[in-house]
Amino acid sequence: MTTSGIGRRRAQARREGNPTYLEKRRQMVQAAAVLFKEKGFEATTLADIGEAVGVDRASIYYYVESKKELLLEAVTGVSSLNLDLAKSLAGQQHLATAERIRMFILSTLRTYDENYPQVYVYIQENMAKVAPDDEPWAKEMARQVVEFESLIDELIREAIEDGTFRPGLDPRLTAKALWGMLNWTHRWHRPDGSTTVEQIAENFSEIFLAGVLAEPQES
Amino acid sequence: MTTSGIGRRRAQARREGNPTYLEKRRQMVQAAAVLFKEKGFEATTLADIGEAVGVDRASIYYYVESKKELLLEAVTGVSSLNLDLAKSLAGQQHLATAERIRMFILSTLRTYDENYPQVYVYIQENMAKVAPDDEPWAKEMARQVVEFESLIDELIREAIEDGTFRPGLDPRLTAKALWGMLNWTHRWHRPDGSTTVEQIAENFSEIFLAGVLAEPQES
DNA sequence: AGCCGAGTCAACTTCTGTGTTGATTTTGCT
DNA sequence: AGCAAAATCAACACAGAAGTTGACTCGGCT
Repeated sequence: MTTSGIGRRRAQARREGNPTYLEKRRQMVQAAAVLFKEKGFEATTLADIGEAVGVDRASIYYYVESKKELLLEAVTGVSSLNLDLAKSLAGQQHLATAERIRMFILSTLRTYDENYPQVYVYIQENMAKVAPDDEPWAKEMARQVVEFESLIDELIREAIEDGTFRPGLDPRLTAKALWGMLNWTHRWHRPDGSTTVEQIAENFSEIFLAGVLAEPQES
Repeated sequence: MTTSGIGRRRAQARREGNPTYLEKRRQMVQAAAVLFKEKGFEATTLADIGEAVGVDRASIYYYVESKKELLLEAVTGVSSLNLDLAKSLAGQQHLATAERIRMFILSTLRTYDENYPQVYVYIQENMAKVAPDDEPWAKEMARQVVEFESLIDELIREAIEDGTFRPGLDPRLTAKALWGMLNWTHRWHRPDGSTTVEQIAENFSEIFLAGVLAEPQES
């Protein structure tokens, strides 16, 4: 909304797209993401972010328009990552369902790991809370989440219908169970920790698949 | 810290313990809990709470000392609920492990349901984030969480060692998987919804137990 | 040396939310 | 009705954080 001053200069810098400018901007978004993950969005101040990246709080506005933009920038693309995953999975009709689930678990966790801490910020901050619903990007995100969840539901529903999974399972609850296992990792998993995503994926797949398959499978 | 004014009157009212006073106070804590659950602690203002309960923001201070007290009041006892559950379970050595797990899942979800939304506030707000660690209640809570988690770990470890569960499972990850399924309910479960906790518990038990037991069990 | 422009920052303004005060209203009791 | 205690609220003080401004620095270029 500003017609002069920092807003103008920011707009110009962004237009030019100077690499060092973009790099510094990226750094800020990254630092912000780390702090958002640690302290939460509301509790993180621009002063914190400035300090983390070693510039005055005011300089941040040369790179971004607002605190919210930092959050958006950090989580943008995150939900589409998930969605793309699910979509590509839905395409692999030739694979056995069990194999598809296994792949889904592994690649989801890989995505979480590789996009740390942004993904976890996304999970942690209920994005619906931050945005007043009506903003376009908020709608888009909500849409993606819905689409994503229905893809997973669908996958599980199919598995039950075609006899791969035991009958009697509630597809929705089964999806929630899996989703809970995966998303709860945001509370304890650190990429630099001693447990690798591959180990986690292996264990979770073991448990979940043995838990839902029609006939028992030995590891 | 205030030596006169509202603080004094609050202290006195609390000392007397008039039932209507306590009731109104309880209402405020409840309303606050609902809002904390919906919007998050930081994002909720005292004005919101006042409005929800139909009094001026300032009146709240006749009942509580601070916003934080509302949070504490809401979640106090929550972690000990969990802990008691786990402890009583640890005592039931005569029950088969599978049965104990099933009971654990059901009673945990019942606890969550009956203490809605407080429990979910507790889960959602990483309590460690809200408190600066050094406050005594924060320490106590942290201690309880640690104790609780180690009890569950222990239960699962035993089950693997005594052959009830499949070998090869990582006890820690198995516990996290279960914990994730249960705690993630905070994102989608509402006590007044169409799904009952009994249904959820039944499905989750099915999945988890079939997933970990040494020999397959048919429902 | 002097200029130019990208980037920085001290010093605001503005806003929002917490907590306080003392007067005022409401309630319950005689 | 009249009074005292209980409860409420308008108004204010204060703090902290977002966002803005315009002057300044500093490296590269002529």
